Amino acid sequence: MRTPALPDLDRLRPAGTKRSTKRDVIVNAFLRQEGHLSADDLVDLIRGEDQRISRATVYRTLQWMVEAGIARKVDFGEGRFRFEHSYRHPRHFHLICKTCNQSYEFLSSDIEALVEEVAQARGFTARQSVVQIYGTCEACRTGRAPAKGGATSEMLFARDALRIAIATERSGLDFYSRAARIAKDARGRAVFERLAEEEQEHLGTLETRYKQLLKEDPRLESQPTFLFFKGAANGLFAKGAEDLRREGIDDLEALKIGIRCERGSHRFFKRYGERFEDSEGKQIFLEFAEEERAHLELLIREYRGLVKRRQQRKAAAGAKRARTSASR
Amino acid sequence: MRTPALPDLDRLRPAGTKRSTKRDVIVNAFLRQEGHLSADDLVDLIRGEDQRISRATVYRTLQWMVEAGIARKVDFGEGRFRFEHSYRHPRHFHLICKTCNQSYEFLSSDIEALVEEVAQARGFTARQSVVQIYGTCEACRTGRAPAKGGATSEMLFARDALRIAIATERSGLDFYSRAARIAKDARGRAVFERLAEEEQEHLGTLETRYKQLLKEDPRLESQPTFLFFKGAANGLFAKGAEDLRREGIDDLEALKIGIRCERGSHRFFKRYGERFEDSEGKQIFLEFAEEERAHLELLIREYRGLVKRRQQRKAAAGAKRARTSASR
DNA sequence: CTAGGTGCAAATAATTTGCAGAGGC
DNA sequence: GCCTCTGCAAATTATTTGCACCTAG
Repeated sequence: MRTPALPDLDRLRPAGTKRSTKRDVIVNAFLRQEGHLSADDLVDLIRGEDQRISRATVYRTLQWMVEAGIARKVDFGEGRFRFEHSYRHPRHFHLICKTCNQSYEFLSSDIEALVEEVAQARGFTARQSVVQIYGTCEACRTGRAPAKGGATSEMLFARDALRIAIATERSGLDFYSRAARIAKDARGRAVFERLAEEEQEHLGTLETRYKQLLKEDPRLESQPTFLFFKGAANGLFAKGAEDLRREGIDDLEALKIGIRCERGSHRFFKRYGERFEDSEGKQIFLEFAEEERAHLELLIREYRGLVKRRQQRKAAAGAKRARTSASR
Repeated sequence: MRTPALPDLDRLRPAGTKRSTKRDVIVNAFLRQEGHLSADDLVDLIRGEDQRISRATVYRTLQWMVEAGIARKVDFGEGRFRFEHSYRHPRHFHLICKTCNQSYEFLSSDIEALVEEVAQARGFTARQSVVQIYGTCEACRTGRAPAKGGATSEMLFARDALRIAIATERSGLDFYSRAARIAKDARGRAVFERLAEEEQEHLGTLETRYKQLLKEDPRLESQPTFLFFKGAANGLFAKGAEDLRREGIDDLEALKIGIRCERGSHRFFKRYGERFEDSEGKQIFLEFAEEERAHLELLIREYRGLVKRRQQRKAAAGAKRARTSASR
């Protein structure tokens, strides 16, 4: 099992601050812990290591960590703040159990999109949003043991990013294979075939990566969804592949549908990749966005070429007709 | 302009508590104010009326109001709590401006639905959810005067509930008129015509009510959306009316589509009506749900009747055939 | 007359700050 | 040596509580 990447503290240190042993002790104790610590929890932890560190220093260090981007201050309405990791840990929302006071993390692109829409409709520039669901967690309700957390949100995010990418890749493969089958123009068919091949290959890479991730932490597979995103449940090309099933789709239309799909997909992955804090899931999204961009360009080039060739053929036919009628 | 309905304090008073002049002063001062007051804001307000009321009493009364359902405690992450009206004031989410510290209210059925889905997927029993969008409001960003709030959330909620109901009614009218036009069976046609008439009539009632609401407070019309709900933008029957445009829809199928629409619509209005705290918008939703339920029952009765009549006709035809072949 | 309600002052709880001394660069 | 970090104790802020007294039912 992988050790989570630790931040390079020297690099992150805010300008004009210097190293200190005590601070290191506090930061390390914080990073070693998971979940959401209150200042007091942290003081208790520290007390086990160094009796001589004062409460004030813990508060000051907490503030320092927030500035340095190592920690985020969160408010669960308890009348005091808690702190969570923020280094390579995507922003997320919370489920908060009022019974055991545990909190669980999730992310929803769908909710984020709606929140953005509301903000826009109200002329509001959103900088940050908080979504908290208060209630009772499964463990508390059923009395069974808590479902063994274990995996970090960062890993779950990577897992879900990969799952979404794989679903998209699969639907893309389906789309391009079908398009190649129905294409009449030889060049167009070649493009679709090439893209299908690429999707196939990339799908392999993604699946290997997914298996690798699971090997690093086998608990990942059974853990519940972290990133909720309806749009990609069946892959972003699913709608396009569906459209191809209609009667009488010609090459130009197939290209158009492909362009629409790649554009939507590129936009989605880029946008979400950029949104998240530095993390493996973010990387996956951005790489994927890049891939989609390349495909998009290829399709557009091919589309333009096809339109041009059709025009030339038409012009040639016109010229021929003119010659024929002249010679008559 | 209407004075907002004041709670009947005697009725709301929690069991085993008695009337008190001081408490009345505090509660009235709170109710007279709009927006989100901190305990301190309220103390300042009170000081203008009665110097002799202590801070502790204000805190105690605030607690009392929360228990009595007159106020809700909200946390905007400022390190202290604020209080908002809750009597006849629907639960909602917040946009919070970090520049002017003002907060704006909104509600989104869409977000609520997604939140519920997430909770369910995680085996979590949600009791309450918080959605807060932090950022900069339009007034602060553009430097222009704040867009003159004025109308209360309760009124905006009623406005939006009416708008959704009207859109649904309109699409319902469209649906039933079209269904009546294409119906072959005379009885079926009569049912559709009757429903179309009812929709027409009810639409009139709703529109009158809407105009009345605007007359009570003309600012309402220009105010931004409070309740966001995508599904109903074009009315809940829009999809059904669309389906009727397909070729070869017979009466039975039209009835089925109608049943699907009324059921969806009834479920929506009931569900959301029940969710909101007592308020005019809630009333509108619940009345509407009732209406839809009646229609639904009528359609189901008619559907069963039609199926039965067809069976009888088939049986009669079979018997006739049998007689014919026997006599041969 | 008795269970609340109220004022006042003191208690709590989380967090911040002033200041003098310690320590990194 | 300078500037930052640290401990300690005191201050601040929001909220609660103990207690003696007051007042509605």
